[in-house]
Amino acid sequence: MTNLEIAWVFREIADLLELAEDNPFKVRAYRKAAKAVFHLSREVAELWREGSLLEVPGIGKNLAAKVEELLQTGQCSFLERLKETVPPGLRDILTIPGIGAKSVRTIHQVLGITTLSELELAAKDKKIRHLPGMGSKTELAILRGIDMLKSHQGAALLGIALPLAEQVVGDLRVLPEVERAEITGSVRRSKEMVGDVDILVASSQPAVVMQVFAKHPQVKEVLAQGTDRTRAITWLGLQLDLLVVPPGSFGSAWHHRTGSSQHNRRLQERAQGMGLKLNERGLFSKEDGEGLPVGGEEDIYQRLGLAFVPPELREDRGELEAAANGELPHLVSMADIRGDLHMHTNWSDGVNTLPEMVEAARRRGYEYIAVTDHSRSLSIANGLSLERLVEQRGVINRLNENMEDFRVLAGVEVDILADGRLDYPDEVLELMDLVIASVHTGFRMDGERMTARVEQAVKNPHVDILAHPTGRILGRRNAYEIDLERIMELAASTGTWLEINASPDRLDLDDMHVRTAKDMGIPIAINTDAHDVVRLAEMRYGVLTGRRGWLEKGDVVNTWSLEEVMRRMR
DNA sequence: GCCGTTTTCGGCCCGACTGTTTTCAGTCG
Repeated sequence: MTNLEIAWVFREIADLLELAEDNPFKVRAYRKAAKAVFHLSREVAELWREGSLLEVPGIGKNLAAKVEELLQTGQCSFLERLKETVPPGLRDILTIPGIGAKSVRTIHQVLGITTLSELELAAKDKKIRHLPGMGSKTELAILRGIDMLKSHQGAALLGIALPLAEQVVGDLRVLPEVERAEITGSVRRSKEMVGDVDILVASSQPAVVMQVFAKHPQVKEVLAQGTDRTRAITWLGLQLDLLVVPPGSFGSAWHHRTGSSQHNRRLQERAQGMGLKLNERGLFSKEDGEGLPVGGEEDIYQRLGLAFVPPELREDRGELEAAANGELPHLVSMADIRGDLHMHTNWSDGVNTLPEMVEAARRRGYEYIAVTDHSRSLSIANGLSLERLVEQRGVINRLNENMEDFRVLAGVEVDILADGRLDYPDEVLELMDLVIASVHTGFRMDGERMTARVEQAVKNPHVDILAHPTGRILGRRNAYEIDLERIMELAASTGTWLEINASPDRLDLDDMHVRTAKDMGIPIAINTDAHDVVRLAEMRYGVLTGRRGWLEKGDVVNTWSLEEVMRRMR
């Protein structure tokens, strides 16, 4: 059982305890432990074998016993018992923004509602507004929230799906019967959220491959099985599809299943125009039905007179025209990244110390980072007072004195207050090496006010980067209302950079907005916003989103040398 | 439920915003 799965069990327990109105500090203890396990850089199973579980902060005797039970049996009897007293469907209701445990309890106790669909009916029947403490706005928030949840029902974050796919593919590759195993589908195209995980294997012995696949530790249950394919569900509830093809047809099958369907359709049309037929099994002459040899995906594009289209671009957004005209972008890659300009330390709400973050960044091969802790008004995140900001700056200066091949920029993530002012005065911002501005409060402002608010921040000459420009949290919170076109026009004229926040639950800007920004000539900083050393690795998701937005190396601020970053800063 | 001690209990992050109220409770970050 992985750290992720253990963390999920703890989170589920926390939610159910909260719904049962148990001791709030107990609830917090479970949440804290879930977070600790999630952010752990080592496998919990390994710590358990060593007998050092209790050394993890937040895990005591009780939770250590639950971890042990989970590792040994795959189950937690405490959770199972809890589910009998608290309807698990209430957890779904808890995910609606603006609806907390108290409201869920009222809804459950008064109306007997236990599922999202029952709640939706009640809200449409205007039954919610008559509950104590609720009104028509709550009812509307519920309907909106349910709409949002429905729109990505059963979908998983790329940050969950990609590591899972990589693990399964890696485990299949070691089998002697497997010639090749690859990720396909939307995961390979690096979509921010995916409905399922598709895996393709080249083998002449599908039965053996399918048998091993069905017993994979990530697989909870096999849903369906054919002669060459298996559909399974993972412990995290993700659908996992395996297809086994003969080695000779791997290339065309890989291409076909990578999609997208619109991209494939456009390719098929192009093939038809050339007297050819393209399908899952390969490329054929329409006249005599004779197959043309397809070794790899490259052959398909080449036969159709196109440059190879990277998977991230296969969305029918003009990539075929670009491929025909030799105008495909040379996409940015992880190897181009030289630094990370947004991260937190335990000076504010980060987990690790400043030297630990520096050391981790150096191990990643970076040449520079910016340390950007929260500003003073964000008290819950332990935002830095003016005194502590100055103090931290001194610590960073001393760190830099002892390093020759690495530079720490003294930055700050300054809050954009509700009225558009920044959380520190200009004379303070002026002293910083790098200033990131972002919104953390007052999300439910109308579009006009929010746009004006952010515009005011972008206009401030000390602000270098606008971070997570829409504030969305995938699957949990929609973007706030903001006119991004207007923000981008302003950013283009002021020379303010925009961020791709690489955290897999943000990916903000998204691929489409990134492309717009690129077309407007706005440099993009791909930042992790890491709160611990492990999450510095999330850079890859930001880079993948950048690739989906057609970004090239030169478009990305943190592929530049430190000298260039400093030179082009406002 | 964890943690740390003034060691076996008592404390555990807090302020702003929203919608419901008519002075405040619930939610969120």
